[in-house]
Amino acid sequence: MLPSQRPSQLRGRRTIDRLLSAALEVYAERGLEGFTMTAVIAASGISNGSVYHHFGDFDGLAAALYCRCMGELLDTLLAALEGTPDARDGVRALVESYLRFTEQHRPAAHFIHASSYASFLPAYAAAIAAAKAPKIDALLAWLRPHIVAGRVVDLPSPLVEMLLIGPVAETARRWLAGAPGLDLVQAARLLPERVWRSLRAD
Amino acid sequence: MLPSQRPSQLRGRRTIDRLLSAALEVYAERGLEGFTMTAVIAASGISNGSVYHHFGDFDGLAAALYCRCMGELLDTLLAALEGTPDARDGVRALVESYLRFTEQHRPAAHFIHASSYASFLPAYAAAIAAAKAPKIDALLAWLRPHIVAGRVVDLPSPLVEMLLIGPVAETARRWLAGAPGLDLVQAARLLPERVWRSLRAD
DNA sequence: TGTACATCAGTGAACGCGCGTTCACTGATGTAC
DNA sequence: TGTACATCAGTGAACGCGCGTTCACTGATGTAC
Repeated sequence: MLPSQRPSQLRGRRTIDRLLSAALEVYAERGLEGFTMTAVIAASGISNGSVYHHFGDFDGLAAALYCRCMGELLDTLLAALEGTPDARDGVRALVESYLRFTEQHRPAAHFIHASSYASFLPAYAAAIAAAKAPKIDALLAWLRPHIVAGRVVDLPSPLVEMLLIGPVAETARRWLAGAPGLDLVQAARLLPERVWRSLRAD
Repeated sequence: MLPSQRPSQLRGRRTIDRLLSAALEVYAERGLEGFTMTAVIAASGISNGSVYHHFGDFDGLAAALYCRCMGELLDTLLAALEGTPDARDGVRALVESYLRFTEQHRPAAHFIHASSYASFLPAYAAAIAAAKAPKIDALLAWLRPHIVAGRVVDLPSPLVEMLLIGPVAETARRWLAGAPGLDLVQAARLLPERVWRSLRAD
C-alpha cells in the first residue's frame, strides 16, 4: 500500500489531499518538466517536510497521484457498466466513457498517459498494481460471461483488453498531445461500433 | 528541418551518428531518467561542445533521435506494404510488422513511446512533423483506394488510423513497460484478423 | 601544384541554477490512568 | 475531569549534487586563385 493511503489523523488526510490537488494543478499548468517538489510545495502552501512525512519522497507523491487519477478512470469505466448486461452495449459504453473521462478530466488523463514510462513507477509498481487490481478484476468479471457464452471472441484476456482499450487509449493520447484533426465527440460516435466488431465472436 | 540533418562535412555526419547511437544506448541502459547530456557525452566520447554545434541544445539531440527512431518504424511499415495490394493482407502486414519492429528494435520502440509527452517535442514539433509527413502520406496513399472502393470503412482518416494502430501501439507499450502475460508472437498471430474486422466495410 | 584564408568541426574547463533531500525542531492530537 | 506523555503532523533553513549551457579556443576541411 502507498504510505499516503493510511494517515491516522484527519489532519493528515487533508494535507495529503491538498498536496495531490496542488500537484495535479502544477502538472496541468507546467507539464512534466515543471512538475517538481519546489513547484508543488509553492502551489500547495505546505512545507517540503510534510511531503516526506506522508509520501517518503517526491516519487511517492507522484505514485499516489497516479493511483488517484487511475482510480477515478477505472471507477468511471465500472460505473458505465452498471446495469448494462448486454455485451455490445457494455463495450460501447466502455469506449464512450473512456473518451468522456478524457475530455472531462483532461489533467488527470494526461498524467495517467504521460506516466507510462515515468521513473517513479518501478519503485512503486507493486503498490500501484495492488490498488488497481480489484477494479481491473471487476471489469474482467463483467466480460468473462460474455466470452464463455460465445458472444465475445475467446482470446487471451490481455489481447481482449488491447482490442478494447487500444483504439480509445491511442485516441486519447493523441488528443491530449494536441494532435490536430481529432474530435473526441466524433470519436465517441464512430469508434464504439468498430471496436465492438473487433471483439464480437461470429 | 532539424539542424542535425544537414552537416556539410562527412566528419560531421559521423559525429552525429556516433552521438545518436550512444544516446540510444544510454537510454536503453538507464531509461529516461538517466538520459542526460553528461551520460551521452561520456558514452560517445565526444565533447559537449559538439552537441551544441550540431543540435543547438540537448533537446535538439533528443528530437533528432526521435526522428531517427520514428523514421525506422515508418520505413518498416511501408516496406511491409510493398507488393501487397490486397486490403486485408496489407492491414494484417501492418499489424504484424509493427509488433515485429517493437521486438527487434526494443530501445528505439521504447524511446518513441516514452517521448509522446516529452518536453523536447513542443519546441521541435514542426521539424518532426515535416520529417514524418512524407511517410505518413505514403501510408495513407496505400489505404485511400481501399476506402474509395468500399473495402475499408469510410471514417475520418485519424479514426481509421486509431483503429489500425491503437491495439498494436497499446500492446507494444505494455510489453515495453514490462507488463506480465503479454506475448508479442501470440499478439502477432491473433490481433491482425481482429483489427481487420474493425476496419473492413461490410 | 601550392598557398592563403574562410568556414566548419570539435574541445573541455568553468559556471550558475534548481533540484530532491536532510534534520533538528515546534505544535497538535489522542490516550492512559 | 484533568494531567502526563507518546506519537503523529508539520516547519523551513541548509546542503550537495548533477544538470544543461557557455565560451574562448584549437584543429580540420574545402575553396579560390
